[in-house]
Amino acid sequence: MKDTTQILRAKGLKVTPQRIAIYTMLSHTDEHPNAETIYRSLEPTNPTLSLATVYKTLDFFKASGLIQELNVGEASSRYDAIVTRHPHAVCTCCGKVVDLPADAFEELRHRACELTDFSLESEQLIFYGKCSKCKNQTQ
Amino acid sequence: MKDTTQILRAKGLKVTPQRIAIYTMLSHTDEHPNAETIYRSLEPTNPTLSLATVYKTLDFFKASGLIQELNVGEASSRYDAIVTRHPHAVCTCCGKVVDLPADAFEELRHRACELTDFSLESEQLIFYGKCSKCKNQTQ
DNA sequence: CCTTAAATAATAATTATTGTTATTTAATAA
DNA sequence: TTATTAAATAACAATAATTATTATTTAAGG
Repeated sequence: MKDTTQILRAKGLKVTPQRIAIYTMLSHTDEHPNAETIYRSLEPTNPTLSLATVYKTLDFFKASGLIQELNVGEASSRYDAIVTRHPHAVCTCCGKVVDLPADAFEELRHRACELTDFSLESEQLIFYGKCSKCKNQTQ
Repeated sequence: MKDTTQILRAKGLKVTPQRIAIYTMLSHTDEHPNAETIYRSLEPTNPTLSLATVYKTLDFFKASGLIQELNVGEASSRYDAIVTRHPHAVCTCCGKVVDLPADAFEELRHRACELTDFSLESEQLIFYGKCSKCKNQTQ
């Protein structure tokens, strides 16, 4: 895995401890955390970090294409350091969000293009259901 | 088109002028309005209507399966009286949201089922791009 | 009509997010 | 290495969408 400092610098972003902490954290989890969760997980080791900085930093990262924002219908946005377009599955029971392989839906985009007169740029594909754990617990 | 009163009654919902107004409005538009927009469009003819009632009514309708909530990444939710699962295209320029035919993505669901151990219940497929009007204006 | 449970209006409260500003700091040049 | 400066941060205020509260009103059934 490439060094966070290099990655930030490559995007022309000023390298700060806060940015390093946030990007490193995001790129090491598959939990798709929201701003609050990121903040709480970094607070212990970065006692002066403020939530507003987390929000602003995430905005910067998104604008630079370093991360993507995820809107799965919850009150707050989630974030993903994997920026290749890929679908997500959301557990309606425990809220877990998992990645689905991107290549599985390649031709879907072409289909969508045929169906509208839009010039499509991106998509958000979210599937809702019960994860294996919740599925078994309720039954 | 079936009478709104019948539709509400069939779902076991108490029939009130507010509910009639909101459902009738929603089922006659393809604009996918949010709560605020619904409220403002009904205010002139329903002067005592309150925004909180719009929100609560939309919740009731959603819970009864009369409408669906749409989350296209904006701050506020949009609503759609068409409850058959279908994808949407969102213009990143003017914010317009249009429906895509549902049947075009039938096998997509099967694909998604194969890819996870989730038991899938629904999905939200949103495509982002520029609508034909915006596409031509900027270029 | 009467009764009653449920819906509404008005408004307060909450929550996620964004704006403001004084202070600090990373990057660059001297 | 140090000085300069534009940008980032922390702290906190403000905003906007949504939800909660409560007194009042009303639809539905008897």
